[in-house]
This record gives sequence, C-alpha cells and structure tokens, in this order.
Amino acid sequence: MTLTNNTFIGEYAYSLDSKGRVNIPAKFRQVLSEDSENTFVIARGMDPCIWVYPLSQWKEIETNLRSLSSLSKIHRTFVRNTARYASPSTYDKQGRITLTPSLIEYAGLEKDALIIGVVSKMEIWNPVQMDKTDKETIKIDPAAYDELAEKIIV
Amino acid sequence: MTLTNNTFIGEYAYSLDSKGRVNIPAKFRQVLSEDSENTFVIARGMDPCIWVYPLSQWKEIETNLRSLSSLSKIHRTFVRNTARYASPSTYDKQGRITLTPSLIEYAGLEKDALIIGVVSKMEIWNPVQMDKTDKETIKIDPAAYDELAEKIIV
DNA sequence: TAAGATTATGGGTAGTTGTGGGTAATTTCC
DNA sequence: GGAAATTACCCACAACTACCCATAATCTTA
Repeated sequence: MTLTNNTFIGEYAYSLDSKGRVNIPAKFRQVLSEDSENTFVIARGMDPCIWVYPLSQWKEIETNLRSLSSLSKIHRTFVRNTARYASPSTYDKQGRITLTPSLIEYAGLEKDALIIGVVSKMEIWNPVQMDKTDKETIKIDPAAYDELAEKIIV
Repeated sequence: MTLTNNTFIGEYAYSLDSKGRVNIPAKFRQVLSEDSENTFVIARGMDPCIWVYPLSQWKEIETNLRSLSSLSKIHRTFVRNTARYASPSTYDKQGRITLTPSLIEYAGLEKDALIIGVVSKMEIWNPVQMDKTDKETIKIDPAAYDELAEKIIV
C-alpha cells in the first residue's frame, strides 16, 4: 500500500533512552520523501510538545523566515524564537532520532514518549501531559468549532 | 545529510576565553559556503547582541548599503552605524573567531556566550541579557505575532 | 504454525568537538 | 631600531556524539 508522502497519521508509544533517542515509527519513515534525506527537524511546539518536521518541509519554513526583515523588532523576535530551538536530526540505522536536552525539558519528557502524526508533521508528547491537555481541550468553545466547520469538511 | 548553505538554526552555549575567542558551532561551520573562506563578519546587532554574518552574505549587505543615498540623514546614520563596528574574523583551526573588545562590551559579554542561529546569520548573547530580552518580549503585540505565525508556520 | 524479516531498545567505541594554554610572528609605540 | 603588546597559529586533553553491533520482541509470509 502506498501512502501519501510526508503525511503522518496515527499514534505510537515509544520510550526515550538514556541518550535522548526516540524511535520514529517505521510507517512515518516510509512516507518521508526522498529529498528529506532521512532527516527531520525538531522544534518547540505551540503546545508543550516537540514538533517534528520532514526536512523538506522545514526548508519551506526557513524560506519564509528569510523574507522577514531584521529591522523590525517583532520580525526579529519571531525568527529568533522559531529558529532558536530547532535542530536537524537524521535517524540512525535503527530508525531513531536524537532529541536535544532543551526540547526534552520543554516537552517534559521522561521515559515514555507518545508520537502522534498530525498530518504535515508529528508531535512528541509526555503521555501524562497529553492527558492533561486533552482534558483542558474539552473546555473549548463549541462556537469555535462551528467557525472551523466553515473552513473544513470532515 | 545536506543542509542548506548559510542557514543557521539552533542554540548553543559556549564560553568566551581570556583572549576574546568563541567557538563557532561545528554545525554552523559545516554549512558555511565555500566563498566565505572560513570567514564571518561580526557587527552590532539591533538588540544588545553581536550579529555574525557569513562573509558572502555581508558582501551583499555592503552592496545594499551602497545603494542608499547619503543625502538622506537617516540613510547616512544607518550606513555609518552598520559599518562602523563591523569586522571580519576568520576562524582558527579549532573553529573559533576572535571578537573585538568594542563588540564584547556592546553585547555585555562576560564568561558565557549564547550563540543562536537566526537563519540568515547568528547572534551572540550574554545569557543573562537574553533572558531579560525574552521577558520583555512577552509585551509584544500578540495579535501581530500570531498573524506572523500563521503566515510562516506549517 | 514455523521461519524469516522487520522493528524496538540497549550499550560499546572511534572520531569529532570544545576548551585551555603555549609559542612564534606581527604590530605598535617610544 | 628595539621593547612591549598584540595577534595568529599550533598542540594537547577531556567530553561528547555519531556510528556500529547485539539482542529481544513483533510482524509477515509461506
């Protein structure tokens, strides 16, 4: 079965080893496009988790960041905050990437790591934090969902 | 793994030695394009930090500065302030560049130096100053910030 | 069901990287 | 021109990282 390139769905439970390595689900590695050269870019997520981009996708973000002028304070700040915690990571022969201590701390990762495919990228969560975030999410305003409905069909 | 030339991301903690030298992260040296000949240009940043450009990129900036007319006061000032404190620095066999006393003072650098890749160049900060700036950043207009994020982030 | 292939996890090792300091060459200043 | 200070270049060591191999668990296929 051939799935769409660079499209990640599903949830996987892995463990983080003492060297800060996590496995990338085999299915995700298989759909990673050739031009990403076995490499992902890890970065801070908007939620307390790690975002993992295919390299090719990250390069597009870089291109967009380049278009922002350093003369503008808000642009400078945005570029810095985005690039600062990002780091390329090529998976090894066993299919693992190495996370940076800074990102491990940011996501509050310990032994268990939950990898979730969110279509264009993936997220790495501490399962405990994911639960907590789930519960908070219930409180989301239903009106916001209605607004969404106008943008996307499920 | 082939990363994009002259594109710097990530954060690194280094120390400034008694001779005013700092290490350039190995990853940054690896992506520095050939035509920069192991050389960076250091300059005053808009924030209290040092901006470090690949030589090749700095040459482009020089070209742009040439195009600004000296008839305009703001142009004159901008060109003067940009050029004034700029200085080329080739890294040694260990990968270190030497900073000028003037720039070390401007950035308030002491023992610790935080090097941040901001895509087209890098920044060298005193970690304490970076923290302070981070906290001030919270005051930035969140709506404008979110708007930027929507344009850039995937 | 059994055998083979793939996948997840742990650990060892050689090469790379970061840091300190030394020495020779160059510049500055009297 | 010569002494002092500065700069550029070199070596050495400790820490770390990338790469490799081994093993157990899981999945695939005949």
